[in-house]
Amino acid sequence: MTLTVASWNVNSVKARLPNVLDWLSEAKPDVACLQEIKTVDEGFPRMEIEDLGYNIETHGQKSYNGVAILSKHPIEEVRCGLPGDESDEQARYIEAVISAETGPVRVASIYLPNGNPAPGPKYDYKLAWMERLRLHAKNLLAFEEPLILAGDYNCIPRDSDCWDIAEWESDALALPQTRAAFRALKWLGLTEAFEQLDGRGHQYTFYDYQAGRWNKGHGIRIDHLLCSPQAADRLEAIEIHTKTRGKEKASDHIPIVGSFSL
DNA sequence: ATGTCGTGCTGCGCACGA
Repeated sequence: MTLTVASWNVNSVKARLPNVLDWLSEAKPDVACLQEIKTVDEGFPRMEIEDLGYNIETHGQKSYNGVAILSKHPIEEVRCGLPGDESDEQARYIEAVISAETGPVRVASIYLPNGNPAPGPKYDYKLAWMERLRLHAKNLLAFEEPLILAGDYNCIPRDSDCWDIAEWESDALALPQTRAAFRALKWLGLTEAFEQLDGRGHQYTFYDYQAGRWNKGHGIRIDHLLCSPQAADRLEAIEIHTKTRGKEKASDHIPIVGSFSL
């Protein structure tokens, strides 16, 4: 059996609804982790997406942030919010266990803080959030089960993951501390799916709306799937659905889809 | 390029976040 797990920052699920429905209908991912839904739970276009055969769990918020997990298989054990800071009110993390036909797969939809401007309080929040994610991922890895942490990590892992590092080297998405925190996460034993199976430079998942970045090919790779050993062993393909970025009313992010023999 | 989007109210143009 193949289980496909996708991550897509939709930049408002309501503004993006036709694009989201088109993509779900064509790509038919078994599991889709969405970020920046930009709506409270009650505002999520539930019926339209359920009609395509998806179960839905959301962790929404007014105006900003908000994450969701869509699944063609039953969803269990839902957790909303990243542990480690009771005062954090930003909706950036939802996790659930998917009852796939061959067994349970734990999946998280992650919207990691942008962190700009850096340095500053927003960057401090980003780094603290990444450390909380590391501690939580460490606990999840102890289950020794298939685990996929999918999301917008707001991290450019390598210089070759952007069109011109000179434009990004002092940005919160590429600063050494950001990359170090991302590596620390991987050092727990998580495999980054694209790096493992493809690894080419200049394969982008985000093109800013501004300055004609899409038309110029000026993108960055910041959306990632991090896999536990039990998921990485079953990873068979990774695809970036670049075509979605060229459509009318496109999100600035592009879906990334992993295929697992699970 | 001060370049574009999406949200929500200080609201029909602006501030903010990205």
